[in-house]
Amino acid sequence: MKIGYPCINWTLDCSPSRTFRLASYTEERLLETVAQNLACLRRILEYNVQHGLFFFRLTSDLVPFASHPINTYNWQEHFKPTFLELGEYIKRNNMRISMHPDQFVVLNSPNEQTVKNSIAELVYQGSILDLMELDTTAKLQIHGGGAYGDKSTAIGRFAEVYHTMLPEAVKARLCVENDDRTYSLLDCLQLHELTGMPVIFDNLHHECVNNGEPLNEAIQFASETWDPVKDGILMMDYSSQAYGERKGKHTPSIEEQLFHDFLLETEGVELDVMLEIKDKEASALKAIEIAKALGRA
DNA sequence: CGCGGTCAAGTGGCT
DNA sequence: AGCCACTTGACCGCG
Repeated sequence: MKIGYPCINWTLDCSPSRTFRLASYTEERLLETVAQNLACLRRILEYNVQHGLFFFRLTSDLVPFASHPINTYNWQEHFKPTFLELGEYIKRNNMRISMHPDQFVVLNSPNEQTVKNSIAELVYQGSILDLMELDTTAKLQIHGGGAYGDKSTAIGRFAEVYHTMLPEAVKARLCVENDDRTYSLLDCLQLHELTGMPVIFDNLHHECVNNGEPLNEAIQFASETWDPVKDGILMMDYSSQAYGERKGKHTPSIEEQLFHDFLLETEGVELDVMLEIKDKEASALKAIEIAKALGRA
C-alpha cells in the first residue's frame, strides 16, 4: 500500500501551483511560472521519497491556462526534457501518480462548449502524464458531473461523450470517483459498466451518499473495477468528517484512531491511499506509521 | 508590506 | 436569488 497526499507540501518553501491572472498573461510569464512549478514539484517528489510517501497527486495548476485559448505556446515541447526527468524519477522510485481535474470538468454537461473545454482540460492533464512517460496506472480522476434533474439520462450522455469524443490517451487514464451529493458508488459502477473506467473510492463521500453498502463491501466493489495490469490496484481518497462541521468537511488533521480502524476494516484489499487532509504531508507521515505498525506499508 | 477581494471554467444544496 | 463548497490557494492592487 502506498500512502500520499495531494498537490502541495507545507514543509517546503515553494509551491508547484503558482499562477497569475489571465489579464497579465505573457509568454515570458508562462515560461517562468512553469519552470518554477516543475522545480518545486521535483523538490516535493524528493521529499516524498525520503519520507516513504509513494503516492502523490499532481496539481492541476502546473501549467497556467494550459487549456485556455490564450495559451498557444508549445510548452509541451519546451519542457519535454524536464517532464521526462520528472517521470524517470517517479518510475525509478516506483511512485504512484494521480491528477484530479477540478469541478469545471463536466463531461455530461448539456452545454456543448463546457464539454469541449472539459475535454481540452483532460487532454492537458493527460499530456503531463504522457510527457513523463508514465504507464496507464497513473490516473486522471473526475466526478460523474451534473444530474440535470435526470441522472440516468446524464449517465447515458457521459457514456456517449466517452465513446465518441475522448481521445484514447485520455480514456486510458480516466477514472470516476463517487462524489458527496450526486454520483454515488452505485452510479459510478454503472458508469464503469458503460465505459470500462475504473472507480476511485472516496470513503467520506460514500458516508455522505450511499445505497447502504458497508465500507468493506463498497471498497470491494470499487476494487473489482481495476484491471491489475492496465490500471494497477485500487486508488482511493481517504478523509474523515470534521467534528461539528458541515457534512463532507474534511478534518484539519488525520484522526489516527479512525485511520487505524479503517485499515483493519479493509484488510485483504490491495489499495493506494490518498489522504485528503488539510495538513497534507504531516498527516501522511502519521498514516505511514500507523500502516507500518499494522504491516500494511 | 500586509490585508483582503478576486480569480478561466460548472453544479447543486443551503440559507 | 445569492452564497458556498468543491481535490488544492495564490495573485495583485490598495492602503
